[in-house]
Amino acid sequence: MRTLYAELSRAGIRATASRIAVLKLFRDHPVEHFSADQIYRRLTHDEEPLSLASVYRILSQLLGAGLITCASLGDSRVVYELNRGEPHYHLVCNHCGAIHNVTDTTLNLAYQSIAAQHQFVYASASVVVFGACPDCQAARNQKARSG
Amino acid sequence: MRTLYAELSRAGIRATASRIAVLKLFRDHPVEHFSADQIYRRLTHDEEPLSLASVYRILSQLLGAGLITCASLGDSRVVYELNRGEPHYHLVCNHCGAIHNVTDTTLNLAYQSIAAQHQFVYASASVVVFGACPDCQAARNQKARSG
DNA sequence: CTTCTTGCAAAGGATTTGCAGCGTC
DNA sequence: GACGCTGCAAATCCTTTGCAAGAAG
Repeated sequence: MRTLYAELSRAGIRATASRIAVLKLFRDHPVEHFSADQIYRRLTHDEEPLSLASVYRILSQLLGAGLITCASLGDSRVVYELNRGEPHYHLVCNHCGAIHNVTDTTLNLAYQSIAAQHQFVYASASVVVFGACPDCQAARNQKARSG
Repeated sequence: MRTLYAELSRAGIRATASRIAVLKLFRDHPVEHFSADQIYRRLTHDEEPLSLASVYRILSQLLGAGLITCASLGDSRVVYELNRGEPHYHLVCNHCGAIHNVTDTTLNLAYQSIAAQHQFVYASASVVVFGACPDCQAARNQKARSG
């Protein structure tokens, strides 16, 4: 875990046990999405004694340092994930809430063009696609057959 | 305002003064976006005595009836607007928060294709493009010149 | 008249903050 | 040793809800 320590220092964030634990969680699950509360419960359950308030403070610092990113998925659902440097979209299941990452750079030009058409200077885009995931489709079909 | 009355009845919503006032606000500003609080302040300031709780209840009913739509713009900013039947995206200024509607149906196919690639059944997509609006660009340039 | 709406005030969940004490540099 | 970090509890913000009184059909 020297890496995490160094990474935090490099980012100008004082390396503490709590911060290393949070960053480690993200590094151990590079493509997963966590809410603040999930992080809190997971770390306290595992080993790390830390408060929810600290989780929020730490997330805000990691965000500021660009080590993680966050996404609002509607319904006041905010999730954080490791910043792997590739912009992506989120595909969210309307039924179970599962979140998939979609890496697709082909549309970025479209967003910049949309911004340009309105004389905006493009900064970023947040894209969330909602639908029914394979598992929930299967479950629905099951129900339809039995019901 | 007979129209509003009829429209509510047709939607199965009992026509009350508060509900007509809220729907009228949307009809009078067909391309504007309002937060629940903005609606509340606007109507109470104007004439209509209604509570914030009622605004939320009314918005939820108009949403259910499909008369309006809502959008989450990140930062827990939720806005409502008249449902004009054309799906669109939002272009948001990072500095002043201004919201523009962008009508572009060319991307919908792309989102459906993205969903299909992950075996999802497409339902909807939420697209928010962030940037700097013309006014804020001008303001920044002003500052840069003078500062 | 019956049923649905409203206002109020209180509850709710998510996030933030002030402050005293402890860890990191 | 100074400064920044943490936990705790309280404060916020936005939204929802229970209940008694008031309007709509």
